[in-house]
Amino acid sequence: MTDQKALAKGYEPKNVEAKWRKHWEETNLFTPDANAPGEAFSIVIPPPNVTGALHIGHALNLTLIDVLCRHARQKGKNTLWIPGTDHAGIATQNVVERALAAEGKNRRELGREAFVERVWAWREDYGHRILDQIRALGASVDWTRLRFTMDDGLSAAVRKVFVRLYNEGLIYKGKYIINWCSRCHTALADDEVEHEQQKGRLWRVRYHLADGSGSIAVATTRPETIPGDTAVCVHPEDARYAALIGKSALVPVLGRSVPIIADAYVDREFGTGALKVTPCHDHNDWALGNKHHLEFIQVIDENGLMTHDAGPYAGLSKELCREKIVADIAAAGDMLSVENMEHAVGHCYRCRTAVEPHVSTQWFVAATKLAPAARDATPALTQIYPESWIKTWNHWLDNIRDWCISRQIWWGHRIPAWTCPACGALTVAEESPAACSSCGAGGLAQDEDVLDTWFSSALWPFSTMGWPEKTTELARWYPTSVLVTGFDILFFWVARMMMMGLHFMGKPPFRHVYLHALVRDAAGRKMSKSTGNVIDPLAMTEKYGCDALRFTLTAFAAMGRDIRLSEERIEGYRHFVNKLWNAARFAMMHLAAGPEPVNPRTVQGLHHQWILHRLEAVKSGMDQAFEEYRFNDAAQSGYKFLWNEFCDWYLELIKPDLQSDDAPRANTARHVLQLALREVLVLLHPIMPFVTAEIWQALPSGAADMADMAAAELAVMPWPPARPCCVRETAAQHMEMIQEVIVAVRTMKAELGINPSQKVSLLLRPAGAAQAALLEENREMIMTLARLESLSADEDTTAPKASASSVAQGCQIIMPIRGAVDLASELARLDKELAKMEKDVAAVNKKLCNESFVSRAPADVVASEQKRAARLLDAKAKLLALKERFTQASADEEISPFHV
RNA sequence: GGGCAGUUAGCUCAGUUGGUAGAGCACCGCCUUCACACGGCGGGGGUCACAGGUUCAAGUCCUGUACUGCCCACCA
Repeated sequence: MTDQKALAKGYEPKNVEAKWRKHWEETNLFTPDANAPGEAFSIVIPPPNVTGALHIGHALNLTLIDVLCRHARQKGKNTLWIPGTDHAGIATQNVVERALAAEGKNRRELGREAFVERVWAWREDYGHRILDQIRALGASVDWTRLRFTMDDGLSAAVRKVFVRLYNEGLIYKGKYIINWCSRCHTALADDEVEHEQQKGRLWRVRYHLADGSGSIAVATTRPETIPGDTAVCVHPEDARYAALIGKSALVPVLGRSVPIIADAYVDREFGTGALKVTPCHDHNDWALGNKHHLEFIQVIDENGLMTHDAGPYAGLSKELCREKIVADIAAAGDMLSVENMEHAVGHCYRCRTAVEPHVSTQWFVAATKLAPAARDATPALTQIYPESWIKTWNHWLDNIRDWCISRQIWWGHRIPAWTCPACGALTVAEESPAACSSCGAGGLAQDEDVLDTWFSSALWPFSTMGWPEKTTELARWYPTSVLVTGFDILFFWVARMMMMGLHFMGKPPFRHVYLHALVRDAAGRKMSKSTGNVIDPLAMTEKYGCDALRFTLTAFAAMGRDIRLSEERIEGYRHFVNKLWNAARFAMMHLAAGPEPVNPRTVQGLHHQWILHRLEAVKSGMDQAFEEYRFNDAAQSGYKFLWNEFCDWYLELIKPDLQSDDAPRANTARHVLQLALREVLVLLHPIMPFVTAEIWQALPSGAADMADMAAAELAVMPWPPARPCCVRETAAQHMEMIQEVIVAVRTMKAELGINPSQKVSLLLRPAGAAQAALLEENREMIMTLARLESLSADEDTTAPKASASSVAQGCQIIMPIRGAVDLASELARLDKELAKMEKDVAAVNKKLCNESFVSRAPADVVASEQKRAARLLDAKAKLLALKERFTQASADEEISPFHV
């Protein structure tokens, strides 16, 4: 650490950030000791794709988690944040396959083993990118506990879970209809299919009855599946077709005879009310086929080509088959109509290829059996924020279907199941078995498939902590405190972690789930490379500093709302970072020698009492906001305090103190300045770790009572304890009075075109002795901030005729204007002021004249309204009196202009 | 078809328990005041989407409508 004590004029984030990143990691500052005291606080990172690059969504996620972790440390919690990456099966395999394609190769040529090696090599080369980007954001993760979903330990956990679930009958293998991506050449889970409305056509086709007695019209959007038809289905109560039920129809072109069946599933309103049933190529037809014991004929293979069973169309692509069969049917005179229509088509979430329903043998997790426990755990054991997601959560769990977990790709955890070449029996085991568990034969062949990437992610909260070993991490930090992630992976990930965590650990994996928004562009569109509207977090960090980016994301993270981000926002908050920097710079000019301690309890001076009072409010407000995931509230109150109170008022107010020859007076100011600055740095540190750490380090060591604060570095400083003795409502009210007077003078000057730096005389006519004393005690503050030449506060003051005037809390504010000002503009100003009061008075009176308000509203509300009415009326009367006097003066034209 | 959000100042958004509508940016005016022009001071600007209802009192609670966005869903 450098030991420079002077701060540069403008904040230069680049070097500062690099320095602190390095320091935090080298000193293992965020590696917790399991034996350390304090409540456990833990978070597991939502592991980014190992081949991925950091996008703004990660930046938001990591920032919010970091805010929580840093705040938890401040609150004395034993805090663990586990970082790591996901092997991201299909996505990563696709990336490497693309690289191979660029070399003119494909994975089949390479062979499985070489291909997998190639992916590992790819990970070696590029896997650190995403980790460096996590570092760049200042994420306070424990790098000593870095994990990867395909680490040995995590892989062992995957096998253990698989075997146990299999033995419990919760994993099974079977032939079912699944979603098939012919480009990725693998099965997909239901939720890996994204449905999109697409233009298509609806063909009405005549199916002749087998007995030649007539025909039935059938509607379809997929004529290429006609060769796979094994029934025609109508609604049992559909009068049009009642006579046909039980008869047979002939499949067009092929002439195969299929039964006409009835099922209430059919929508009589749609199409012709008669549905062709193709059990192998449609999820619903699959269900119908099973229910009615229909024949299953597969006519499209896994490459999208027509099978042998497609008769004349065998060998054609499904697209070509569609063209031909439509033409053939038309030629036969059986095409009744064609119309355009929109319908939903499923697409692969990884490559956007249209997904084909496909019958094949796959592995499944019996999610239907695991889901109820996950449902019951919320909100009893795990609370979801924002709460509105609970309905969606429940609905999904209530309607869950078994989870297809086998993928026909090579990158991932290979399924720990072996088939016996001799007897065909299946052996499922954690380690490669030497012999068949059934007949004892050797030479077992392992299943070719790998597991869905989300299978290993589902174990993440406990596999990263060393499960199935009984580790200290698990004992100390499981369950995790909160899961912070985007709602887009609520089902993919959160729900499955919940099911696995409950099943294997007996406890839900997290106490809270905080779902944050999606980051969109300024126009509300999803950011994507193809739209070209991405905001690159690293470029933003580079340009405006990481703290500016982090503050922006935090300030916009209102619960349950998407974030519309634009570069201007980040630029705007860079100003805030710079403001803090400069406030500190100012403070440093006066703190070179540490001030002598002053007891905050007995500190004199309204401005000191006031800032300490405000500090208490902000401290507790931010603390609570952090605890309740109201990130935007925390950021906003920190922002307002620092800029609008600390900088705009307090720093200005203590300038005379700091320059005073009165040593104790100057010392008090320096002490309170240092105290407030130090505390505000702590408060803002979770959001802006770099700039605050840098300033903290540059500050001279504190006075005796702050020795503990000054000693350590900011990242491990505790959250400042509440200081109840500094809560002073009266001081706050008094300060408000002083501020009102100052603002009134500034406004008068501005509106009358008087240069703000021009010193004027001011006469105050206080509303009473107490007010007079208050103003007198604080005359220097008013003189300085209102830029006055002279000030008198006298209850018996009479206003000179040529005066601008105003009223604050019953105190008349009179500013002789000495003819230098256009009298008409002061009149106009007064009238505007009076009109505003008039409006307020009318509103309050309306309320107070309302009989039922007075009788029914709580007494304190009525009282405060009455007080307000009295205050307004008083102010209005006083202002009117001043105006009256002023009007006379204008009429007299007796004002002798005189100048300063 | 079902569900969930949203609709507040020109723009982007706050507005915890109902009790005098706020911020940032943008805009207008003034100011090179010894931390900051990435600044200071002051100012203009809103019938809180619409229609009902509850209440002494509604941006806030309830019902309905419209529009926008998202999620789920088996109209082939």
